[in-house]
Amino acid sequence: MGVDCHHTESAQPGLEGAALASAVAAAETKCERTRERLTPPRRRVLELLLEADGPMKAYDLIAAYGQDGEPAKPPTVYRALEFLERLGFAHRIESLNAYVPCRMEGTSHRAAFLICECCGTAEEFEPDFAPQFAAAEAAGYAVRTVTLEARGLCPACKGGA
Amino acid sequence: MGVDCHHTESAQPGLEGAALASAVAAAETKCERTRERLTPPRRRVLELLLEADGPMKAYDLIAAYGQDGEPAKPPTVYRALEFLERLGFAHRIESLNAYVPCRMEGTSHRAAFLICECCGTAEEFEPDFAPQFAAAEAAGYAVRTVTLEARGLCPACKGGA
DNA sequence: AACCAATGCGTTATGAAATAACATAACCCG
DNA sequence: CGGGTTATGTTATTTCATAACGCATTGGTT
Repeated sequence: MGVDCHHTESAQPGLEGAALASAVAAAETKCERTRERLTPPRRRVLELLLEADGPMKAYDLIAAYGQDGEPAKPPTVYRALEFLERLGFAHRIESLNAYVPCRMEGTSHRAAFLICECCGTAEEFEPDFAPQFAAAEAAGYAVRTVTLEARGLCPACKGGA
Repeated sequence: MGVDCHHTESAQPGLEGAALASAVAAAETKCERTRERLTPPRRRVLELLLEADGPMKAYDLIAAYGQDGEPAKPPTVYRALEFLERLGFAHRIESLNAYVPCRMEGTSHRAAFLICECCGTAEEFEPDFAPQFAAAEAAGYAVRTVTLEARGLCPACKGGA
């Protein structure tokens, strides 16, 4: 992954069993409140994101989509991703062309990630863009969304090799 | 462009004539200092970025590459872009799949942009990530690069329609 | 000068990521 | 039930990016 240290895979454990079901249920509930529909493809893609150990590429999702091994058609997944992003259930990581489930509650139009170039994990954190944000608005900009992506090495990969 | 107001094109004027030559010369000088080589393809791509009125897509650069109208081969341009980014002469805007010349002096590993979803301009600004940066390092991360992309409407597009 | 390692380039081909366009189906609401 | 709206299925295509390989140029070394 750019810098090379050779960890097999990521440190970000995916959800399973009850935790997974509960996360999906929470999304369901939120949807109901806003009269949005968590349809089967949307639910399925959300599940895949939640189960994953790290950021998922769109074509990983496409390949993993069918429980029977049948891939999805690209638009199915891209449309679901668009929905999940719109509702704040998922984020796209631009510098990775990949997607993660949102791990911050009450998120809105901002997302920030610490991306490990060794193990590939992407940890979401609460940014506090207040200063930049204010500066932009002062300059006359109407900011709608902000994304921040910091790349480097996570504690585990920094320490080890 | 997502939000629709119908300005023909961007408000970010490209360089030409003496200003262009001088910007290229400055890059040349910087390269010499670090024993890097601003070879013809690299110089050409830098010129194209500097001349442009806004972010350039890779395939725009490919198409515009030859003075005679001959396009470049993709690797030519992608390799040049890699070089220009490495030296801080250009930035990739992830959320646009596009490239801009660096407009901040003495830049390093960080870049921040205000991207207008109407007219397509991308204004670089000085971020001051100190707080986020410090927080990340405190959490044990070794941050190498940071990019921030704020999307919204520029003053011109916000005001008009 | 002759050599050699390192870097960059040209070229062909292919891989990966995302969307256009259009037909069909399900949902909501009056 | 009728009719608008939203979502899906499907085919094809477009857009973005890199692999792989051989040749050329550079710059240092003997």
